[in-house]
Amino acid sequence: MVKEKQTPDTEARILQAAETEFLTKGFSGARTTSIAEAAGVTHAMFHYYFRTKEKLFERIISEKVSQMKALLLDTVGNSDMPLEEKIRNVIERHLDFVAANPDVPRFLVGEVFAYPERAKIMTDKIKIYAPAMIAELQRQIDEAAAEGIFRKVDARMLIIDITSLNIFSYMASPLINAVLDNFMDDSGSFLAQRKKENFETIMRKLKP
Amino acid sequence: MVKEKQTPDTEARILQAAETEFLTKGFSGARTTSIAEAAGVTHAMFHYYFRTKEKLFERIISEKVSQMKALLLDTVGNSDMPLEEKIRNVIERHLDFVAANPDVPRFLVGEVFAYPERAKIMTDKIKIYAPAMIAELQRQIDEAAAEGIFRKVDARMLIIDITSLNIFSYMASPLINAVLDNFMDDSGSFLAQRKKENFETIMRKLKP
DNA sequence: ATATTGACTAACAATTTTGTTAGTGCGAAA
DNA sequence: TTTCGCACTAACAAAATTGTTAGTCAATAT
Repeated sequence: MVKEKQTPDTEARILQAAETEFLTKGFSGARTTSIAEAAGVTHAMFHYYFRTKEKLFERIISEKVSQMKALLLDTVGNSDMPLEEKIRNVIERHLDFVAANPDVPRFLVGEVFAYPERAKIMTDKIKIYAPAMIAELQRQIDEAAAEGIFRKVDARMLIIDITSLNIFSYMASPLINAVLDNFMDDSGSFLAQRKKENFETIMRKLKP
Repeated sequence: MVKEKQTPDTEARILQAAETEFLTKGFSGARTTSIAEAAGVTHAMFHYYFRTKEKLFERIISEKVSQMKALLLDTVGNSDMPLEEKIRNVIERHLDFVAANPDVPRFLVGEVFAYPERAKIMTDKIKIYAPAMIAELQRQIDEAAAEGIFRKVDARMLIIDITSLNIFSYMASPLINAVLDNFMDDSGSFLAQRKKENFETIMRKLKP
């Protein structure tokens, strides 16, 4: 006989519902009652499993920050590739993630502004790895520039360009779609198109 | 004798405080009591002048949408310029606005996601003018392409590129500064630098 | 058989937050 | 001088929201 799990993963269902609620509405907009309702459990279950709204929120936000960090580490951080391939790889992987999780960047950005106290929770994790990665990227650019393959550009500006081009349209998709008459949703593969264009845009910026 | 105004513009002070509160915390994070406190008036005054939180919020959000619309109309909409000058003008004016009002885009984006019902309030105003402006921009691009000056690119992708490059860094400045070690705040004139680079990036994309 | 443990419920408590209302004081109009 | 309207206050009311607690029930261990 199969060992029946007495709890049909109530905890996981609450967690899932909470993630959706927090990501779309932010901490202040999220309601613990809505979360419980969406998970199909009593409101008290929320507190039984996660004590407070704050605790669950912190768990979720730090999970999301870790995701972002991991993404950075195994794209920008992985430096065994020639620069051009590395950039293509970063752009494609980053865009895949953003397209699949469009609310993560908006959520993080929104919460840092609303509660600067919490900013540290997020930024501390990143600050440890960022400087070395940036320095390494700059070194690769300078090296390519010495060979005359690329122009000598500021690695930090380059990072801002790439993230801007990748993230913004997904972050603001409802507004973009309103202005551009559902361009993102209608166009067969906006994602594929963006991968191609963003890589091209960045390469044109880098080539002498 | 000077006619003393018995109310030292209480109404304006509340409005000002509310704008700050709504822009940084969003609708759900804003507290009418904090607004009153920040304005230095009784909590009841809030309701005396503006009835409900919802009403004041709608007033503010529609004011912000109008600002964005006006900005679009007199940059992109103004077509008496050669395309290259027009693009430089759009980028510079747009960047000036975003740098001076970094929370407006984040606010609008955040609220559309959190309350899709409200999306219409924002998008309706824009939808009226957008299609014609996009068509006109595409026409100008095609014209330049026919002369061999530019490449034939999709006007909508171009618009996404420009807004992304202009808005994102300001929208996410706390995170960018954390990752890039206060790059935006420290660098003498990040704004001027961005104006130059974004224009260049876009032109390199457009040139054959 | 009894005790124990963990998931769960229902009801309640506390606090926060929005909104209301009755009434005060003052200047201007009648 | 009386009346009227307006800005304003203090106290209260109502609802929403988070959090707690005592106790039920069923499976497992002793």
